[in-house]
Amino acid sequence: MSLVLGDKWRGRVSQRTAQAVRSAAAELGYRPNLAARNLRLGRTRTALLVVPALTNDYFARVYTGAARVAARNGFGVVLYPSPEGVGPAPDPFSSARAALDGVIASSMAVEALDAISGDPAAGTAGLPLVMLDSEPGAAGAAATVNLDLADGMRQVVDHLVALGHRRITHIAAAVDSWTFQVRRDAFDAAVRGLSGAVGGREPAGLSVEQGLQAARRALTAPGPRPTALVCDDDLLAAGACKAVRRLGLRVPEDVSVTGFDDLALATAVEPELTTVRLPADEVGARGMAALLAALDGHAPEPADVLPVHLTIRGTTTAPAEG
Amino acid sequence: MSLVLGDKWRGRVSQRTAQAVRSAAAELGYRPNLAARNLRLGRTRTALLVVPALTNDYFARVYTGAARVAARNGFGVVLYPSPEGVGPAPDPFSSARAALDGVIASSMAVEALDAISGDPAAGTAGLPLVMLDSEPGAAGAAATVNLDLADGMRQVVDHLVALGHRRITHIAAAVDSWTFQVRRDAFDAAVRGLSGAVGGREPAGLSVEQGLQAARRALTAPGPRPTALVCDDDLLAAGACKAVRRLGLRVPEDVSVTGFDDLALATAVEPELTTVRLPADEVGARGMAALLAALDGHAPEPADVLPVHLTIRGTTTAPAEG
DNA sequence: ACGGGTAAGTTATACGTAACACCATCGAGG
DNA sequence: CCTCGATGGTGTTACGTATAACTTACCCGT
Repeated sequence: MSLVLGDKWRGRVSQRTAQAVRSAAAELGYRPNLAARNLRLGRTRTALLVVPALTNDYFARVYTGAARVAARNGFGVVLYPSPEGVGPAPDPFSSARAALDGVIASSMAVEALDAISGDPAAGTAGLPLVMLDSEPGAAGAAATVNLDLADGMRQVVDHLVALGHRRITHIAAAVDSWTFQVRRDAFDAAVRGLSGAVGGREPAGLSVEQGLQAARRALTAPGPRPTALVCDDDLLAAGACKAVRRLGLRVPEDVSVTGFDDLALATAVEPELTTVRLPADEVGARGMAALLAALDGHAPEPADVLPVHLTIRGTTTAPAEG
Repeated sequence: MSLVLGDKWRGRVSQRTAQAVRSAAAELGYRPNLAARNLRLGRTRTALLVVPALTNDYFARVYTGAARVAARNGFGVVLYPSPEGVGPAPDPFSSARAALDGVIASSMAVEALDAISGDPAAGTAGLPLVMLDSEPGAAGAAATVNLDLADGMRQVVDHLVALGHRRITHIAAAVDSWTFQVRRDAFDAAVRGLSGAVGGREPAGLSVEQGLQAARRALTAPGPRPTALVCDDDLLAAGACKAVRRLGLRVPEDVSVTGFDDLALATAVEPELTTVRLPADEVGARGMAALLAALDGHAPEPADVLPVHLTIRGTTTAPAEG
């Protein structure tokens, strides 16, 4: 309607008419039909965010950041997958109810992304794609947004080494995602360069319970006990702390523990977790910004890397003598 | 297209033609245009979920449950508000990008709901509305889905009283939401009926830090010290545990602590929290089911109340003598 | 005074789908 | 043999918006 025109075409409609239309619209409770508008314009101002699970606070924060800048630009965000999992939806058109203008995907949900890319009903084919936490130069991605996890891991190891730790074990998430591969490589590199340092690794899932079990294995393995456990995320770290105590040891006096993420959990446990704070909402925000730029035709910088900071709290200290 | 017709009008199109259309569609990569379909049908198979913040695990789980049954029925779920907060969106049409078929709202986000109801651009006026965690019979709601929080609180107090506690303080969320009012009333009722029991109350926000401060106030107030702290959610409980220890006391030997929700956090802290498990995903799922029923014309049962269960873990024990 | 140019207003069309009405064909029964 | 019914296929229309194209009115300059 001319109301919309009135917003931009100041020269096409008189002030008086615009005012009249406005008041009439208000009176009748007129509301534009989104479906019709989308059909006419051929775009929906809606982006799809592909993440593994919102119940992981990290991804909830990614969503929050993405939704914030989306809203600021008149965009909406819908989520995939439905927590059903990745399987085909019962109704072939249900995978993404809204037509989409673009896609933002976390590398931790690549299976989901593959699923919807392969699903002709999902309608993501040929859409601008921004990858989060993903190898720069990923195929098909217009841009990537990353965290400098290698630097984060380096900060962690440097911190522990500076405290005097030498026997350090990496409680590694056994998840086939680039972000964890980076942690593994960075840990190895940091430990390799140090004289007298011993780095071990214990694979685990991504939960408190898995962290507990992996840490128990690491601490009860034959040979000298590690004095520090570097965990791939805060859930694992919380589990590791529990394992330490169940073995009758103390955190951090006997074993130091570090995490990644800085979830709410990190300050809820005691002692509070020393962890690498990941600006998750910033990842989401940058991802959405990059997508918007791509949609506007501006080429976004193809690879954005965000700095991370080690937050030193209560779970790290110098190792006991011996 | 006839493909779609073929799905339901078996008598209208021959097997041969249906097959031909199908293969042609597959070959050309045909995908129906959602916007056009929505326009034609006048519905979008999309529901709006109004919650305060996804970074609270409770609401992430509500979303998960709602999205699960939505997906199963070919529906989508979009979230409001954008984390901007509740203020008017820069673009008057951006509040909800998708046209909506219905709304599910948590009573903890009533301000947001008021905002979008009052916002003519949001387009929720006259839409079927399901309220979660809300007073049964709420105005304008086709149905409500609730947790039996009164019973949960009763279970908590009964558990503590059975252990021998008499001086029990309620660390209450000072949030103007029905769900917390219920907890307050139930706590008062449970304590009132007991001879010799003393119930106090200390208001707090909804964070670990606020729980810590409220618990510190409760424990350092003049008069006999409470032996148990009943917290309105797990974040407050985690904070309360920290307060107890900072005062040189032990959990649970000196002070027992309970929470509500059973977040991931509950089993990450030590000792693990005794808490009332709230089936958040079930709340979301029932809410969506009720909305779907309302959209189908079936009147859903107006008020659904889900049972809750006290999960006894490590933060409660009998009080020390004295 | 007349024409050209600009500002304002009006009309027409297309977007892609679903539903309905209409048409063609064929078989069976009167 | 003709008609009626059933079955399969085709054509048309409307959903509500945005915009281009067209029309009208007015002002000003020559």
